[in-house]
Order: sequence, then structure tokens, then C-alpha cells
Amino acid sequence: MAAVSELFWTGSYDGTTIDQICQKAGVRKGSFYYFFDCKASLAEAALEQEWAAYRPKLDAIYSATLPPLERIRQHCEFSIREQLDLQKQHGCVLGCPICTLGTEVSTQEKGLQKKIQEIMSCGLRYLETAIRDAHAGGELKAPDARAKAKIIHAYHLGLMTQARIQNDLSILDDLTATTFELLGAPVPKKPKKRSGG
Amino acid sequence: MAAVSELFWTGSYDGTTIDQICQKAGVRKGSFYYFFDCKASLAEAALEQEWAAYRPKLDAIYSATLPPLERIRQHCEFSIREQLDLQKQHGCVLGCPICTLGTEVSTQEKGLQKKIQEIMSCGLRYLETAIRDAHAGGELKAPDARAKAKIIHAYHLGLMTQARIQNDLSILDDLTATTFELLGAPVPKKPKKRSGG
DNA sequence: CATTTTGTTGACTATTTAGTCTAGTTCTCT
DNA sequence: AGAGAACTAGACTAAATAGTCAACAAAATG
Repeated sequence: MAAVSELFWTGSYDGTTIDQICQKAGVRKGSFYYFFDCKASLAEAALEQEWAAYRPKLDAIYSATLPPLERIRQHCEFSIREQLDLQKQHGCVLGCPICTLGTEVSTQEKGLQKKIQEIMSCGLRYLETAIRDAHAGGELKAPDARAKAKIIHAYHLGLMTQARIQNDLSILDDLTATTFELLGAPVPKKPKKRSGG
Repeated sequence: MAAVSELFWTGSYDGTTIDQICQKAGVRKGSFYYFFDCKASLAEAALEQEWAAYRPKLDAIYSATLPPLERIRQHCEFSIREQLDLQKQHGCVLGCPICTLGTEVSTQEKGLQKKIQEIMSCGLRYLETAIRDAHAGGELKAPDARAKAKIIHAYHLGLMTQARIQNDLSILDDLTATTFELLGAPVPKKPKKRSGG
């Protein structure tokens, strides 16, 4: 089941056949059709499951016990680290799965599209809340937290998409710093790798 | 031939069959294989042609005879208008074709990927030059024009992608204003539609 | 006009693919 | 253990799909 997400992510939705899915999952087609009636159903279920697994991580990152700007910083760093792991694992940059899938299916699979939209709006809300908290705490000036969140969110999306298309992780190097610039907050220091103290 | 881009754009690359392409183009499959040896070849040719047709428009928008900020403003407005036309034509928001195609094929079709990367880097250069000009003219402060361009570019990409995924053009309402905010330049007035003088 | 090059066609094959169906297996519960 | 439910396997069909080919048509060329 988790194998499915991988196929959609490393390849494409339309380009992934049910036979491929079954093979990767080590399951015969009869079993597949026992649980799902088409590829879209499986995709929805897989999406749901992935999101269910991902959400607690985001909850931890955006924990209210952390300073709001620290939450955002962690989110950036987490995304970068995740992409690094995926690249090591698959040999190429994969970017955001929701975005990749959404871009492909949104004109075709309305059910999937809706689910994707929901997940994306959740992601936006994490950011929005953190920004609002930061504003309340005087750590930055963002009277319209939602607007600010939208900008940052679009920027992240764009950067992830670019990283995938260019197959180049260095595109994400600016992510954290630029995010904080866009927030109008002091840019946190880069954790250098062992060099320079 | 132009029909091909439409299919890739409204649907997806992998989801578009050669039969579909031939039918839409009013051509038999034999003819197809006389000119191209696979779908990827056609896609490359189509991309090239689309880009060749698009470039003069961008050249006009980014004409050096225009004030640099006006160029950027026009680019934003042009993108929005284009999306509006496409939505009227196809019934749904399509977003950026390069980005949509690139997101799908970049992990698979290396030839296509390279072409897409080239086109994207061209788009970035238009922006970069305009920003540099604006900086030189004192219309905004951007010592690192390239960095600024990258940010705006990623933002645009993200917004377009979101518009497609959400199938909602109103997402682009902020495009021009936010772009100018990110540039640190005064936001140009919105041209209201007949109402309010 | 005759010849060659360029392009077109539609029929053809071989795979691949989605989806079905039945017979069997494993699990669960009493 | 035994009955019934939940699940699996694998063979099967029908359709779609990629790609080939030889014959035909149009255009260019001398």
C-alpha cells in the first residue's frame, strides 16, 4: 500500500498501471479489486494513509510549546532533510507528493482533487497559525497572517516543484533564509557542517 | 500539432495516448510514426514550437523600451489574462504548461526534462533583467537581482500550480500586488472593471 | 512528362492493460 | 472442530495501445 504512493511519486499517476502496483505490492490483481474498484480509489486511500502518517510529524513541528518562528524553521529544515533522504533513496529529487499528484490529476479525478485540496489547506493553516502567533508575540509584523501564509506557502510549493523539475536539491538551499526574509523576521543561522566552529 | 500541447495540458502526458493525439490532430498513426519515433519526440517538438510562439510575446512584454517595473506588471497581468482565456475555453484552470509537464515527466523523460529546464531558466532571465534594470534605475532595491528573481519566479510557479490544483482563478488575484510587495516596489493600481470611476 | 522524394493511409500484429470470475485458502468466532 | 466470513490466486476476456508495413498519393525535381 505504501508502495503505491512511491510509484505515483517517483513516476506519475497515469503512468502507473494497476499491474505495476500489484507487482510492487506483491499482490495479485484479484486481491486489488477486492478492496478497490479502480486506481482512483486506491489513490485516495493511499493519500489518506500517507497524510495520517504525516500529520503527527507536522503537529510536532508546529507544537505550540515551541516559539512560532522556530516551528517554521523546523518545518523548512524538515522538508529539506526529507527531500535529501528521498533523493538518496530514489536517485532523484521528488518534491512534494501532494503537489505532484495534484498537478497531474486535478483536471481529471475530482475525488482525488478534493482530497488533495483539503490536505493542502491544512498545510496552509499550520503556517498561518504560526505566523499569527509570531505576530502576537511581536517577533514579526504580519497583521494579515493568512495573506502572509499564502505567500510563503506558494513560494514553498514553487521551490519544491522547481527542485523536482531541475532534479537539483541545491535549489532548496535558500528555502529557510528566504522564508524568514519573506516573513520579515531575522534569518536563523545556518547549521554549518562541522566546519568553522 | 498544437493539439498535442492541449492534450498534455488539459490532461496529462502519460494519460495521453498516441491514438488520442492522432485523432485530435486528424491524422493516422502511420503519419505520426513517419515524423516521430515516440511520444517523447513529439512532446519535445511541440514544446519547442510552443516556446517559439510564446517567446516573442515575452520579448514584447519585457521590451527594454518599457520601464522595468511596467514589464513585470504586464507579465503578471498577461499570465492572469491567459489563464482566464484558457479557463473559458476548457472549463478549468490549467496553470503553467511547462510546470505541469515538467512535474510529471522530469523523473522519466530526460530529454524533455532538459528542454523544460531550458525554457524555465529563460523565463527566469526575463525577470532577472527587469529587476536589475529597476534596481539600476532606483525604482527598487535589489542588489542581488538573480536572487530576487528566483524568489518571484518560485512564487509565480507555486501560485500557478495552486490555481490548477484548486481549479480556482481567484488565487491569482494577489499575483501582481504580491509580486510588487516582494520586489519592494509600490504596488500598481488595479484596473477596476468600469465600477467606481 | 517521368522519376524520385516526401508524405499518407489503413490494415495488421503483438503487447499491455483493466477488469471479471471462480475456485480455493485463511481467518474468526462459536 | 466446523460454519461462515474475509481474503487470495490465477486464469480468463475484451479492449486499448504501441508500433510496423506495404501500398498508395502528392509534390518536387529534372
